[in-house]
Amino acid sequence: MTAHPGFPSAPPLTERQEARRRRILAASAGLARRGGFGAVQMREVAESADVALGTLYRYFPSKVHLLVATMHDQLERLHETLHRHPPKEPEPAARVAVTLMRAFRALQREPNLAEAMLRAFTFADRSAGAEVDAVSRLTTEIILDAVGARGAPTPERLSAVRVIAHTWHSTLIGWLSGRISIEQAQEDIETVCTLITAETTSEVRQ
Amino acid sequence: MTAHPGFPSAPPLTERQEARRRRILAASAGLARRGGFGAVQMREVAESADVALGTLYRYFPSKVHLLVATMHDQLERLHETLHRHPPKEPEPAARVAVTLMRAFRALQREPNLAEAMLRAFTFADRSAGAEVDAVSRLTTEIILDAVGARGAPTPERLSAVRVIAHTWHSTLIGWLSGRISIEQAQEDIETVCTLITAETTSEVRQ
DNA sequence: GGCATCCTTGAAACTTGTTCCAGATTATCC
DNA sequence: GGATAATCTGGAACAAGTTTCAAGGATGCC
Repeated sequence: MTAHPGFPSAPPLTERQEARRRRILAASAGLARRGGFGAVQMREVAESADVALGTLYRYFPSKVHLLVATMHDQLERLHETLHRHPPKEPEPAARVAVTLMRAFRALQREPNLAEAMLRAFTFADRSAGAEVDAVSRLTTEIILDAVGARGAPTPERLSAVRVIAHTWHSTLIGWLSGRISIEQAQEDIETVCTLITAETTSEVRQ
Repeated sequence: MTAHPGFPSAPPLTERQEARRRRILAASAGLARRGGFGAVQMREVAESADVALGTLYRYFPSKVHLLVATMHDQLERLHETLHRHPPKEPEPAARVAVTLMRAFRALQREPNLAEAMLRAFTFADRSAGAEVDAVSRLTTEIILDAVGARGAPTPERLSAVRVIAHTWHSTLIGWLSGRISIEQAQEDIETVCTLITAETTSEVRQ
């Protein structure tokens, strides 16, 4: 119905609106850093961003939308950092594993923020589909950058990348909720990254 | 603090309490089948199970606890069914893939129930750790049964099984929220199942 | 049976996400 | 610069998860 500002295909967004959106995302990330998912309370976000509650909801129609957008924002920063310092391992699988572990460590430094973003991401339903897709695409892109292949990836490779992304999210969640150790997480990420080398899907089919 | 009835290490549970617990789980599954996560409202569960709200909370300290317990309950049924009709493929990886796709189809028949259980499972935080662990163990057991190896599994194999479980959950969620197609889900599950055959983790390490 | 303890009930209260609205502010177009 | 539409504000209201509590029931122990 409403053309919420804040995502593709929306009308241009004036400067003040752009600034508001920034303030909101900053407030969201700030509160998340302090106390995780639970601490990101919509009233607090609004107050902290110096915006009325109704306005907050016009920009981000739910808490999940807000946190997924926050995740997208943070991932973009990560993506840039990775561009500036790409992994140097010779094997593609190793580059992916190293990239993901580097991201993992970055999130370890702000576990509350990570928890808030990931809980929202995995909890999101259809209504946040567009935002979730944007995050998925960005994640895929980051992994494909690490693989470093030249042309368009094969369907097998895309499937492998999806599985890797799933695993990354799951291990992160598992670690954040204390269910698996960092060693286990690292092991699982390395395990799943071998799919990049292998990619022998078809023999199992049917 | 309180020894909530309903999970291991709790005092025996009288017959009427056992019956209450059953009624609650049945009410939860019933409401979930109708309308998914959102339709499982605690007041409705209580009324439908003919139990006071306070009692419901004594048995299951939150909606997430309740739905994860419901998931455990349903998985136990699946496990039994699989025991009665085990997969017959010659390759272990194929047996795992077939088992998971069979489970997938079972859940397809009750997408709302699946959505409710899985959203709760992935949304769960530390406080529901015990319940989540129970579900994870059961899932691992189901996959290991499908692999069908005799002795204790190697750490590599356990890691592969964890990754497979992660992928299964993620694809399920992705399918439920319309983000990936059934074909994609099947493809990803087959992709990840090749890890059972491969298991060449170590070369990527560091 | 009587007593102590724990469990269940019913109902109200509290919390936080979400919606709604009337009036003030800002942006756009002439 | 003024008319018009879109946006923003402050605040009330609603919804559903969760907590709390007093009073009534069940259980187990003597």
